[in-house]
Amino acid sequence: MYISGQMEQLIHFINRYTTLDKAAEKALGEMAKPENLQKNEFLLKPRQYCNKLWFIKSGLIRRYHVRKNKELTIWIYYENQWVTSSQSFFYHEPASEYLQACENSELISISEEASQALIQYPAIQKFSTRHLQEMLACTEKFALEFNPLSAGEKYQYLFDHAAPIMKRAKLGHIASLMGISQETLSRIRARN
Amino acid sequence: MYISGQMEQLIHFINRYTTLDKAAEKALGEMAKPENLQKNEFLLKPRQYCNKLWFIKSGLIRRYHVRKNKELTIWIYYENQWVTSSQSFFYHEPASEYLQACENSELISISEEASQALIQYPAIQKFSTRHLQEMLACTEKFALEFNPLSAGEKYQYLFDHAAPIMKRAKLGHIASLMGISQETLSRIRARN
DNA sequence: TTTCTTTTTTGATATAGGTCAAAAGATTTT
DNA sequence: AAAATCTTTTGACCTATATCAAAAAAGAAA
Repeated sequence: MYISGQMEQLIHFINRYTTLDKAAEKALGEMAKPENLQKNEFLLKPRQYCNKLWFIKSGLIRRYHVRKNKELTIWIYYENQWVTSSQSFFYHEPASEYLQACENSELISISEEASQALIQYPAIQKFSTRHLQEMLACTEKFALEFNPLSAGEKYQYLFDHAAPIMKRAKLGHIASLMGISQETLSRIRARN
Repeated sequence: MYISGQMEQLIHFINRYTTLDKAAEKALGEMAKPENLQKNEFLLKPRQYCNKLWFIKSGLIRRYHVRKNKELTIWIYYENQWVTSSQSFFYHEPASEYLQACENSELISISEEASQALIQYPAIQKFSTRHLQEMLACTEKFALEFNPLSAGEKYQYLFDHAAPIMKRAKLGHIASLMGISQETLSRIRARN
């Protein structure tokens, strides 16, 4: 079926948390929209309202802030991850970050209204809560484990836990995600 | 009313997110249990299953891991905050962290079963989702803003955003929360 | 109070990683 | 293919913070 082909990957993702009934699956197929992005295009800029969530079918999306003329990368999201500006999406405030494609990317977007409607389906409600819990636990775990590491250990950690970033993102972006300078990252690569 | 007196502070906290109806309030009063802790007592140790959430009425609870014989403090929670081991509570896995009282503390505990039951009340469901969203957004924001700072700036940041910790926790605990050595923290204090 | 234990401060020294500058290498545009 | 731009590497030097060790101060126990 046409729509189902577009949504297959997303439905598969959700089914790892809970089983979607046919009604929920149909609603999802109707409310979620494919969205394609060229390399370097922006999904979001500061001061805009982020009223969507995106599921990444393929590609790489970098989420970053600018402070004192420095880019601080929060995360680089890749296939089968969700991306949004949590603060803007949940609180209906203007965003303070950028979302930019590092590669041509295929996304599926879910608008604020769609998410409100979809959450009426108990299976989707359940998925949503579980996923939020997972995000919180992972964010805490990452912050705890990653920050105390030395630059070299951080490099290894990201290879072990987020290989697509290390293989496909560019050096400067990875360095800013790691919280170190480009030069230091380049030296780590040279000696490994 | 007796129970309501115990729960007043918690109900007030929840009402900042959504309005609790009488039925939900009553259920909460029945299912939530007061729990008092002496200074230095443990609420949780690694390998235990954390099957409760706690709301802090008063006191200070430190959440920390031990890695390579070093204590890494995740956070020090104080009055009107919730504390648990997210990973253990949400996933029913053994915890990997400690929860320890830094002061005599008055808590309200909500068991796993109680939380399942309470979430059937739409107002509480709504609160729970909003609170999870807030936790996620705050955890991300904190990690982003805090980590790139110098030791001196971190000190100021925590004073601005979490004064009770800085005023009441001990130096070593604050230093490990900041990810710096005790000596450095002591020197920062000396020069301020 | 005196003693014992824990916590904080101070000093001396070492080092990981930052910054600045320039060269080398890739990639894109003309 | 040449020119222009962007990205990564390399070198020299510097600084913030770690570590180790010991003294001082504060708090708890006798």
